[in-house]
Amino acid sequence: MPEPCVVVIEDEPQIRLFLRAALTGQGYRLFETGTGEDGLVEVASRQPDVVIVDLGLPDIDGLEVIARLREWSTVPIIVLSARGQEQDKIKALDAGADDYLSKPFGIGELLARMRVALRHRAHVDRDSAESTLTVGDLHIDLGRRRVLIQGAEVHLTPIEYRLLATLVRHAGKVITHRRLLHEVWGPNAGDQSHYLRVYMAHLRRKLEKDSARPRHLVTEPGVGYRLLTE
Amino acid sequence: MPEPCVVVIEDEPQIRLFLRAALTGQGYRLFETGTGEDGLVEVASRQPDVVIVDLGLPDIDGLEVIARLREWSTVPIIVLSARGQEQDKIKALDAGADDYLSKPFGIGELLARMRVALRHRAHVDRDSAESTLTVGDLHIDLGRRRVLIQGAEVHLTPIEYRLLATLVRHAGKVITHRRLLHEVWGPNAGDQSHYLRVYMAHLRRKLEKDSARPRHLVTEPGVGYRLLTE
DNA sequence: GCCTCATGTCAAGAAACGGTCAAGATCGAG
DNA sequence: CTCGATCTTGACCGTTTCTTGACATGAGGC
Repeated sequence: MPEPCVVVIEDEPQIRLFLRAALTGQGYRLFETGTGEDGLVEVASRQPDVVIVDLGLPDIDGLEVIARLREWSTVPIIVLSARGQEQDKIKALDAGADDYLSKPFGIGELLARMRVALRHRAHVDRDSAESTLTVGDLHIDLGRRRVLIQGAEVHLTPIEYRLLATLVRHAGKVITHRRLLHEVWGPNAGDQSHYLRVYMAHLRRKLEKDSARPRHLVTEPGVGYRLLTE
Repeated sequence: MPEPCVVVIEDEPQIRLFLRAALTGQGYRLFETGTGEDGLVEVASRQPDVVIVDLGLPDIDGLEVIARLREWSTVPIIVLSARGQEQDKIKALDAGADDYLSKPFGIGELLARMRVALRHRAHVDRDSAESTLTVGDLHIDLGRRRVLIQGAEVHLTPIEYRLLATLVRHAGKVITHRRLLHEVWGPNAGDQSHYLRVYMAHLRRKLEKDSARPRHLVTEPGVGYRLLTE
């Protein structure tokens, strides 16, 4: 995940300063607003990975900010509040917040709870995201562990698949014999590059029309192999 | 969601009493254990909707309980702890916990945070898996815990059902032997892939017309099994 | 042309893997 | 306690997959 994005809705300048220092230091992309109304707009336009909101805002009640966010967004919401009463926490959490920290809080704890929130989001995303590659008539779906050639499923043995998957993960780039052996046969494979020749032959027989003139799995003599991406 | 199920891993009798009163009063189905090892087994067998774990257990460190749960389960974990140091919180959250309450805590807050956890789970479940799946003549209703083949109900034993349910939850994708064993037999199953063979045979006999040529439950040699969705 | 090195092809034995059956062991209900 | 259902475990067998060796091919240097 490149640079998770955070919207902070907080009016106290001191806390904003504090958050800005901590969060940018951790590599977060940070957007700040001082009012609830602005905050709602900011979340809508930035589509952040997590929202931090103070309950004591000058314009709208923090609880209402949460409720209005929840009408259309499932972004994780972490509440900061000067009030530590149990009733306040319950109301905020039931309004749709995911976590609640009473001031004063440690920055380490906030960061840890943000990591929890990001983990949740990542989890939801992972299932929907698919890592798949299509090159000409060859289609590889790493998520489902399937390989299609001209729409027909090809059965690969575990080693064949691991070899192909390694090439796919570095598609377009050369991978050395050494590296392939290491990733497919494990660290004790040494320099048995014989294995590679045998299995590249297997893959070509299954995936290439003319295995003497490979269009996908090409040899880089003396170096390694490469999966062409065009 | 009918009667959410909670596993409590806690050794202090006083707190157990407290939790029991509060949670059963709210309509939770409650299972308690006093040690980490028992807790892991209990979570595996009960498949709860949320887990509450105390960090100060007599046998294993609470952090390790969390880490070992996270090897195979994504169930929400709420940590209770007598220690309120920031470092403790950070470690537990980074180990995979979803929330952290320092004792003494209010029961209302705990209940609110449990509602948050259940909300998350409902969300993830809804996204990743329909509660009912129909493929050809096979119909599976996870909500009602019923399996129909050509409209006729099939009786499955608990393990058979859990195995099928795990495959359904990841329908279309390959699930490794290791993962299936973890999710069905619990964390101590090791690599007894023998179990899998026996039970896949049972399922096929009940669900496939020709168990030698399965149309739903297919083997991915050397890797795992897959429930076909087409 | 001929030699050599890196690579590709083929096939056979060995090893691992998965499917099946059935005999104990265990558990829970009556 | 007894019975039946369910789970665990062991043995067996056929098949797939991996490893290994022998040999073929082909490009580049002499």
